[in-house]
Amino acid sequence: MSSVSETTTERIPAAERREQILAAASRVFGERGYAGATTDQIARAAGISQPYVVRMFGTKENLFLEVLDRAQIKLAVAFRAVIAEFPPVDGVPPEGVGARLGAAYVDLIEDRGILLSLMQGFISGHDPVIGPRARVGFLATYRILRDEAGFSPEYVRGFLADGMLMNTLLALQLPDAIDDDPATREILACAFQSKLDLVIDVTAAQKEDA
Amino acid sequence: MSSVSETTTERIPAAERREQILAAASRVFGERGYAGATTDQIARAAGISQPYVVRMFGTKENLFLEVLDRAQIKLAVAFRAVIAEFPPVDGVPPEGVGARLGAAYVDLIEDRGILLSLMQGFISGHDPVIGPRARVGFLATYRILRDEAGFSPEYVRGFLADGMLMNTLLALQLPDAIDDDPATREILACAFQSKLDLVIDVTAAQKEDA
DNA sequence: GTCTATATGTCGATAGAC
DNA sequence: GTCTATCGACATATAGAC
Repeated sequence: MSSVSETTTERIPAAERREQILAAASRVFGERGYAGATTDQIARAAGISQPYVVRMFGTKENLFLEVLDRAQIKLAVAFRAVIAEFPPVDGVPPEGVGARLGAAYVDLIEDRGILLSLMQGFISGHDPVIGPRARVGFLATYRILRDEAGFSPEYVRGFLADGMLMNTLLALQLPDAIDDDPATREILACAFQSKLDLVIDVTAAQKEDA
Repeated sequence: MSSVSETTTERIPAAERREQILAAASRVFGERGYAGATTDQIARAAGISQPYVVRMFGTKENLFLEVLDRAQIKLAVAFRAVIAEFPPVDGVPPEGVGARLGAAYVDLIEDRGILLSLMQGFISGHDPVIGPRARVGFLATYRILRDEAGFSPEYVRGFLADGMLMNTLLALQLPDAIDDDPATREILACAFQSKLDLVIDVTAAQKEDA
């Protein structure tokens, strides 16, 4: 709170501005996709001018790559926090770790920006620069579950499959349409179980500020 | 083979041209996404001029909606063909139907256009016109598995989860990168099992004509 | 049924002032 | 550290000829 009211734009450190832009970009890229998002939309969401976004990150592609990196890093950090708390014993994960990792994942993808940035990566396999990064990130997640948590390939496969279904249900915004069709509640309850109420609330909240 | 060589563009019936455009659009939308694809790229892929694509479908959005519809319809047709062959007995699906439905799904999403059009729909939940269509298509699939095939909600959930993982692995083009990292083969073998060789071949073939 | 030409708008990126 | 102004490159859609 330095001055009572600014008539001109506030000057803040570059590092902090960077974070604001990345946060805004995560949301905008998530909603509109890489190609569909414009640097101007991101700039507005961050409260600055469009050329400044470009100036900071060089190109739109660079900005997206940083957003994708951040999302992948947050995922790795969240999983490792759970694993550190419940490390494998003689190479075998203790009972209940899978459920805790699943819960951590749901908490993470409630941030729609993270969820959709990750999914944008998945569908960009063909892209010569985004594709390789997305593959590396996915494999890193696999390795964490397999080598650090100690799960078998079969268990990891099931875990990832569940995650991908949850991704899809949230990306589709099905929790928003839960009253349109009884089947919606049925599949959501089955996929999210005790987290059902949470995802309904969060999805509704996200709809409001959109 | 009506004439030896055309100097001008061939005139073919509108209905047939429509199909050509839809097939081309499926591929292009799949690779570049809805926003990233241009009507000109689609036109070139179909061997006609850009304005003719627009003339036929009115807008790019309409064209995408038809592509998405077609993909969803092909999925429903494929599943119903399997169910007709092995209908539920006393409301319970016979042994092995799940595996056959899974195989039918893999066969379907080997068409990368179909796979990625469906996935483009999933990540377009926020879009006021594409979103609702994508949700309806997803729920239609759920209902076919639940009501027509006779599976329990829990089984359908697992089936859909497996499908979403396969979607992701194929969209990421991981079969292409199978030699880059031992973990890649491990997760692919686990997810696709006996279909592994097939998806490796198909992905490689698709890479060539891209 | 299909094309060429083009209007109209938008976007990413650069230049340069403050 | 941040803006305004603007260029040049597309992209969608329309008009109208053949």
